[in-house]
Amino acid sequence: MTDRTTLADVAAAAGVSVSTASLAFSGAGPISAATKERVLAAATELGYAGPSALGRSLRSGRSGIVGVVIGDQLRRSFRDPVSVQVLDGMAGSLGPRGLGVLLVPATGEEGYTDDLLVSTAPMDAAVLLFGARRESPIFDALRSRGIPVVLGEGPHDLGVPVVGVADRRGTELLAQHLVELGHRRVAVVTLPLGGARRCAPVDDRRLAEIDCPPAEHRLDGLRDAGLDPVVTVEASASLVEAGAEAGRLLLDVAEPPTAVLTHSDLLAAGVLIAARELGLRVPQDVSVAGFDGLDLPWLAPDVLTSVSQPFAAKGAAIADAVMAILAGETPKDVELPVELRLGTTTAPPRA
Amino acid sequence: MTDRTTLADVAAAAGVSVSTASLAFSGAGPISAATKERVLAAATELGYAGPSALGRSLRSGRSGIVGVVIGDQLRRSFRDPVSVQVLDGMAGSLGPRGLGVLLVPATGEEGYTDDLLVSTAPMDAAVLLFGARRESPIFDALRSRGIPVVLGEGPHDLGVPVVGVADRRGTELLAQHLVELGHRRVAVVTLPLGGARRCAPVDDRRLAEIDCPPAEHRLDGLRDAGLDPVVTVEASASLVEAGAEAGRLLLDVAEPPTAVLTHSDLLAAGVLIAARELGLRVPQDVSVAGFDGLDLPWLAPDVLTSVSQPFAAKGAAIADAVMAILAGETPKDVELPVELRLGTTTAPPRA
DNA sequence: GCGGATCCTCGAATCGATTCGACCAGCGCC
DNA sequence: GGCGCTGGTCGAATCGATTCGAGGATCCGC
Repeated sequence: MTDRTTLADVAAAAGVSVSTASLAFSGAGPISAATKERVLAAATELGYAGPSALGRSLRSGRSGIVGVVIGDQLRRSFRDPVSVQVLDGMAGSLGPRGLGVLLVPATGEEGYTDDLLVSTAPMDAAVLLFGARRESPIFDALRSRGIPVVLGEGPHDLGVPVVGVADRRGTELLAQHLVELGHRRVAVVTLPLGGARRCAPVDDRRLAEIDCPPAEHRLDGLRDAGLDPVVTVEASASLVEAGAEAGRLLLDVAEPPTAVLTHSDLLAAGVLIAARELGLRVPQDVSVAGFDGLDLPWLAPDVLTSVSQPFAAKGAAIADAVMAILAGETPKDVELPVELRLGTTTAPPRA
Repeated sequence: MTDRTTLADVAAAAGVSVSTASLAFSGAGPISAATKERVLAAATELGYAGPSALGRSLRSGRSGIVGVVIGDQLRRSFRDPVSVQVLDGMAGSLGPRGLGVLLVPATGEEGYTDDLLVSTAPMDAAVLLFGARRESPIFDALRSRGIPVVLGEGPHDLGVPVVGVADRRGTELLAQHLVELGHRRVAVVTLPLGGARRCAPVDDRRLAEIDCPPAEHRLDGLRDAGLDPVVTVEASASLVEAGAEAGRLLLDVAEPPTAVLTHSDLLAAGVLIAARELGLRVPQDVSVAGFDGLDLPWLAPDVLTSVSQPFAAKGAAIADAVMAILAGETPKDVELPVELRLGTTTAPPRA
């Protein structure tokens, strides 16, 4: 192909000035129908596919691109349907408004040297989906570039809008449900609490250094329901394997809990598997509950008792926040409602 | 914040010309260490975070962005770990080379009106991941914009590079394995074959109109192994639910096949579930095999017999093809090797 | 001490489009 | 018939950076 045809070519072909040709496409100005048609015809003739995004961007200072930064933990969470569905919701909501979602891989927190894309990719705004830690070089890099940031879950004290769900209330509902069923010895499996990843019981010191808002709020919710877990285990990731590992830790003991409340459906599925391995029946021997409301057909015929959060709506809310920021507003933090969804994995404790 | 500081500001502050300042950043020209340092110092002083991507793009004509078009079927396949992992591989491979991956949602084939992003988003190249149909308005739109395209799976006769895996050989290996075990009555569950989605037996007419290269090649592989399926069912999507639906169709009959060979692990998982529902033991009563080599921990203790394809490598190969195209070369089609992975879900037929 | 080579630095053009102000003609109104 | 308005076009500046050729200073060798 020769050089791309430009607006100037079209204008020349149509016998009008470049500015007039521009008007014909943008429609942002007075232009006679006849002229417009002539320009458009010339464009078709020349195979001109509309104004180049680049030129437009430069002029407007906007690239029409929203970056989603994928850090190490997020790359991991690419395996988590939750992030993927939220991402899908974002893309679906941003797309029709002319904004594209750019995947920006970033090195982990540790080995951070200099992420090419974080520091060079064109972005009007950036979204950190989950796993936004308080002190992140990524955050700094974005800040220094003057790129506004929106958080999908994260700390509320960073001065950037946060979109989250009613973690606390949701867990409270779940805990209440278990209490009403008669459970007293309840174990908890949490999301990674921040810092080094591990699968281990959580002690008070660890509790004090939590740097993962959702996990924190979900733990608070338990207390709201007056539930004091007999043991709390931190999972190394929100994955089935990690749940199974935590499950073994919890259930392979002399006096296992009568119910396990987990911070995600994937973790719950893992616990379910661990229980099965250990010959425990669910829910007769042990009840299991999750969080997220994922559709897990492979658990059939079981259906997880869980708290469902609106993925698509979350993506849309993040998109709204981004739009608001770009419009110069200062969007408020959003907390989306959740819903208790009873399944077949919870029942009254045995005897 | 005031106006973004520009290279001109930095140059002024450092007391040099804009061009010299540019040199200090790009390093593409002779510049004295002293000057360079002065410019960089001024930049730090002013909080200038490097040359704006926009200006650079305009000049170079490159945006540094690779679009991944997500059509209807692809949006669906966001639920499929295969696509997600390939996407992850792409992003990981493109990122360090300074290219970002832009998610470009597109309307389905049918209701195609005018996808804002497909026609306006800046892209140096576009990737259609799976589900590239022969006649797609998306394809045309891209072509008319002069954007080179790379296919992740797809027809080889479109004049664009295709990256795929050894579907045919892989299926042949799998079929051989089943034959060697003694299976003669083997059923097949295929990927959606193109056109309207349905869950139904496939007849010759349907076979003739397949518009889904991977499915086609995988069917060819069967024949290579001398295996003639007793019945072939087309799934409505590569999802567990769809597999279960197809599984019921196949297994809930008087004389069920002794083995079911599916076109994806998710489908195989669905068949497994259907078998379980029907009281059939796997692999004693029926063998089940998949394709993809997904890690499905929730199938534990079962491990699917499958053909594993290299997801990350596939993403990387697509990235390579994109780089090659951008370098002005004409990359060859790539066929990545696959590997037979024996699990616990296949065994000799009963009696 | 002077010519020539080297090394830096600078000015200006360029990429593709938007946009503001100027300009012109035609028209209505008094 | 003149004045003022307005709809439609056009010129030129602008966005932020890159790049090439020109020019100036320095330094070397003779």
